[in-house]
Amino acid sequence: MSPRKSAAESRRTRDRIIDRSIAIASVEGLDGLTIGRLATDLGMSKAGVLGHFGTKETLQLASLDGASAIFSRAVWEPAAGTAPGLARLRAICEYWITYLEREHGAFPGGCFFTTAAVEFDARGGPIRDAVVRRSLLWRRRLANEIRYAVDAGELPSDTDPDQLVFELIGLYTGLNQAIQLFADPKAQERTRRALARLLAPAPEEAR
Amino acid sequence: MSPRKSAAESRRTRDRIIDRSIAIASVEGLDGLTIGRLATDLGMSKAGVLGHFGTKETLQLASLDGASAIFSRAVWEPAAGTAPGLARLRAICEYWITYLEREHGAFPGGCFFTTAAVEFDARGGPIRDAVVRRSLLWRRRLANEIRYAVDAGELPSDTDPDQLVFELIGLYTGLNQAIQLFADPKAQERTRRALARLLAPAPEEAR
DNA sequence: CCTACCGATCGGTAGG
DNA sequence: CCTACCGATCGGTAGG
Repeated sequence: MSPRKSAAESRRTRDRIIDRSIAIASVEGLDGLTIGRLATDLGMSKAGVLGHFGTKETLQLASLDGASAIFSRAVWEPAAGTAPGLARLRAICEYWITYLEREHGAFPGGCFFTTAAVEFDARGGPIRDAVVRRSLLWRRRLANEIRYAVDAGELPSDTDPDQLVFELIGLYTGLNQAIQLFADPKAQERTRRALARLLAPAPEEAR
Repeated sequence: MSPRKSAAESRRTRDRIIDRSIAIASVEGLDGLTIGRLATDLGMSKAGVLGHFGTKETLQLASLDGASAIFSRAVWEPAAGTAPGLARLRAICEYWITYLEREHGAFPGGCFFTTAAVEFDARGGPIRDAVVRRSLLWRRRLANEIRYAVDAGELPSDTDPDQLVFELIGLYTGLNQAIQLFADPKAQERTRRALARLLAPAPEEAR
C-alpha cells in the first residue's frame, strides 16, 4: 500500500484502459468509442476509467499516442537496423505490409490511423490536429529515407520524394481497404508488385 | 390536397432529408449521423424525419444509394460518351479527380464511400454489405474498361486488370486523404502524374 | 407531418 | 477506484 506501488498499479490500469480503447476504436472509430463500453469490457466503473484521463478527448488523444507507438514498434524500429537508403526503405515497406495483416493483431479493425484520418479529416479540433501531426511526421521520415536513396544513387536521380510518398500512402491505404473490406488474399502480393515498380533501383550506369 | 400532390410533396421531403443526410454523413460518418441533428437542420420533428424511413438504418442505406447516384452522375455518366477503352478510362479518371475536389460540393466531408468503407470495414451488418456491393460493382466496371483497352491493344498485353484496379483505388483513396486531411494543392497534379505511368499506352509495335 | 413521450445511454461530476 | 447521480441526447413509438 506504499505510494510507489499504488502509482505503478495505477500506471498499469491506465495502460490496460488504453490498450482496450485502441482495440475498440480501431473497429468503432475514436468517436464510436464510449466510456461505458470501455468500463464494461474492463470490469470497471465509468468514473474509474474517466478518472485516469479527465475527459473523453484526453483518452482519445492518449489512444492515438498508444497506437502511434504500436506502429513505430511494428514498422520503424525493426527497419532501423537495416542500412539506410533503398534497403531500409524496402524493409519499412515490408514491415508495413506485415503490420496491416489481419493476423498481426495490432488493431482488430485495421490500421488505426487510416480510420482516425478518415473519421476526422472533415472536422476541426485537437484530435484532427494530432492525426495530421502524426501523418506529417511519418511522411517526412519516409521522404527522408527516399532522399537518402536518391543521393546514394539507388533510386533514379529524377525521383520526386514527395510524389513517391504520395503514391506509397495511397498504396497502403488501398492495401488496408483490400484486407479489411474484401479480405483479399492477393492484396499483399499486389502491394509487393506495385512496390517493385515504385522502388525500382536506378540503372547502374548513366546513359 | 389530392393524394397525387401529397405523394409528390412527400417525395420531395424525402429527397431533402436524404440530401441533408448525405451532407452530414460525409463529415460525421453514417453512424455520427443522428435523427435529431437532421430534424433540426431541416426544421422538422424527429418523428417527421423518421416517418419516411422507419428506422435509422433504412435512412443510412437510402443515403448510401443517394450518394451512389451522385458518384455515378459525376464520374460514370460524363465518361459514357467517350469511346470505350483507354480514352474512356482516362475520362473516368479525370472526372474522378474533379469529383473529389473540395469545390465540387458533392460531399462537404470528402468522398462518401471512402468514409463509409473505412467506418464499416471492421463491422458486420447490412450497411457494410451495401458498401461492399457498391465497391465491387465499381471495381468490376473499372476492370471491364481496362480489359477492353488491353484487348484493343491500347494497354500492354501483359496488363493485369485487377492489379491496375487495385492500384487505382489506392491512388484515389490517397488523393481523397491529401485533399481532406492536408488540403494539398498539388494532390491533383500528383494523381495525374501517377496516372500517366499507370495508364501508359502500349508501344505501337511489338518488339 | 406534429406533440408528447418511452427506456437506454451518453459524457461527466460529487463525494467518499 | 467506487456508488450515486446529473442533464442531454439517443433511436424509436403512440396517437392524432
